[in-house]
Amino acid sequence: MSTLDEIAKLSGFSKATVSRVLNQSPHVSKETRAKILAIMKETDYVPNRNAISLSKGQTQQIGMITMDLNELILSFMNSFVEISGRYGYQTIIYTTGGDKQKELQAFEDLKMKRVDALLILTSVNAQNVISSYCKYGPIVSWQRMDHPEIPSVAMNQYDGYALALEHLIERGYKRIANAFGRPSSINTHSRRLAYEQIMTKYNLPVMEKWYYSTIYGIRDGEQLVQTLMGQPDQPDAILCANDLVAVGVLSEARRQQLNVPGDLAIVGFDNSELSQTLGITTVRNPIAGQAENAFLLLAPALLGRDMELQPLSFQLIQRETTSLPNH
Amino acid sequence: MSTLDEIAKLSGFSKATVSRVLNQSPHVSKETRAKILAIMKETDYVPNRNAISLSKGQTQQIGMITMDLNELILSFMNSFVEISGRYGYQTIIYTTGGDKQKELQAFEDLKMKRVDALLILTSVNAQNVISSYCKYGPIVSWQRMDHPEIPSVAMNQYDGYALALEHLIERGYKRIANAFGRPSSINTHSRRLAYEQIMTKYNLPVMEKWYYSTIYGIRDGEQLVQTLMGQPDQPDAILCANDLVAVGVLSEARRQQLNVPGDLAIVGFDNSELSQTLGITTVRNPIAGQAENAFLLLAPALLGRDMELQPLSFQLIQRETTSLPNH
DNA sequence: TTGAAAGCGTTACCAA
DNA sequence: TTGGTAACGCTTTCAA
Repeated sequence: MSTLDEIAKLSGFSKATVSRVLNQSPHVSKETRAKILAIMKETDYVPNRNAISLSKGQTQQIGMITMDLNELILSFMNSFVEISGRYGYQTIIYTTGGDKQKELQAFEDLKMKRVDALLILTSVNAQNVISSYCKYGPIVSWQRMDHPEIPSVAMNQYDGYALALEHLIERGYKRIANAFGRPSSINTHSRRLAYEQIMTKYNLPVMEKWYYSTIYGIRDGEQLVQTLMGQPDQPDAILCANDLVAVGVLSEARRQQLNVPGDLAIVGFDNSELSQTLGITTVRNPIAGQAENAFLLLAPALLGRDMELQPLSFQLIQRETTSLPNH
Repeated sequence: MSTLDEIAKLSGFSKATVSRVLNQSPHVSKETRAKILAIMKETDYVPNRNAISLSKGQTQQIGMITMDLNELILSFMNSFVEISGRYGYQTIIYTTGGDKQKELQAFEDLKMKRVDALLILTSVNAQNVISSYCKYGPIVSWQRMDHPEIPSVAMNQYDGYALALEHLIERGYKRIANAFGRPSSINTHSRRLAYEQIMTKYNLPVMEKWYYSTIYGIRDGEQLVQTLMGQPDQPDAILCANDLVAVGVLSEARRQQLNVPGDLAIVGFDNSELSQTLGITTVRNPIAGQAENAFLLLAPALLGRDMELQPLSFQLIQRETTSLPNH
């Protein structure tokens, strides 16, 4: 394991010059550079990252915090990793499993300078706890945060939900049920608002009895259909919190001999791979764009230059679980 | 940002003593320790990881290398992260997307001492390239490697496949088709061997025409059923490369009005969540155990002490896609 | 139990 | 264009 010091001695130049070669400084003569580079090759020299990090005061690492890893989070991460890499940053994942203490570890790592910045995908600690770490480095969030120092790249779910509703209404569905996720979340609130406003706009009844919440996965979707079947009055469309729920709704609807999309239309959310495989109409959530924006928000603090965020929007992906217009 | 040096000055003790407090050395008097600890609290002191890493020559970070992230890999990683954490190691993921150069970055990071050890989940570089990095730190692999210096925690697929075959045969299925994955892989080879030996053992015909390979996902599974339906002679069971394939086979079989498990039995592999949801008989692959063993193999080099590996075995999970004995 | 001082391997400032 | 040298913040002998 050769060090910079050894290279300096072997080449006859100073450590400073060797360092310049390493950092592609223009103030090194061609011959000197060539000579030093040659010796580096020979001795199989590689700079020690820890020394660099200590000296520079930064590690070129960004931490990503999440409770768990699912398809959605993964695609966000993948995009984020990609763009970070382009700017010389590595990423490290903190999976917290929803444990506050474990999550705090990530923030402590920011303080300890193990990472230069933090990306919050999902977090469980109180906002004021988290924001007390802002002084140690830039933090950006996917999940919406109510703190001015922590910008969020979350999209307003209102728009996506409205898109889905208009799609259904246009196709003649009037009795639309909602499968919401976390009842207290801002997303659910936005979606609910969209439902109420859009339905009103088209003079359709706002059916509060068809607000279901805490519907998260396949099982919940299946159960929802069973619940609905047991009732006298039935919806002709179900708008789901995510694609997984839609998968559950679809499979249970088929089991119950319902004709999809004739008797029942189903719309998912996120445009996951599964929705594509099973032909479920869904709303495309521009995850990759949000991930890129997340990095761009970090850029001023990390790279010292502002970068313009790209505008993003939802998009409706029509598949087989909703009919043609005016069915 | 206070430093160890400042704590030393404020407390009136030397840096060495402060360092001892940090590292819970027994050679510090109670009062001294208390005094120093108090000052650390006051000044909101946190040690700088880079300085520690540089000084100690190790980072307490382990890199995990993979081409992509799927459910199986994730559960392996989750377990690995968990056990590593217990011993004070953090993990960092290198997603290579199958790019050799990107993968090499991870190995370079071992050389640069950004990580203390490496876990290979899947890799694309040549074995001799990889093994040239062994001298820079311990490397362990999930994927089977043909290099003595890189131990692998992969299990012999022969045993799992044999388990599935005996299960089918015991239930009266005799015409068993195989949906293999990568034709050249060691796993496929082991599975094929199991098929030939077990079938022979029970005096059943080894049907080479029912060897299908490059069957990886849902789509492939669906297509396989279509292919089989178009042929005069049909199997009464399909043993799948993984659960995803089994999902495809199951859904297409239903679409074709086949009675599962009456007309056709289906067995998956890995015991993924989806197989549970859809009630597919499968072989449980002890992923968590393999992940733990992976860390335990690293332990001698990292912790300086040998740890005993735990013995692992496959297990058959009977669900609704195979019938009761002697159907 | 404590301290002094020499590392660890770079970077970066100031001179030359 | 180059060199000398003080950081960077901690650990680890060796003495006391």
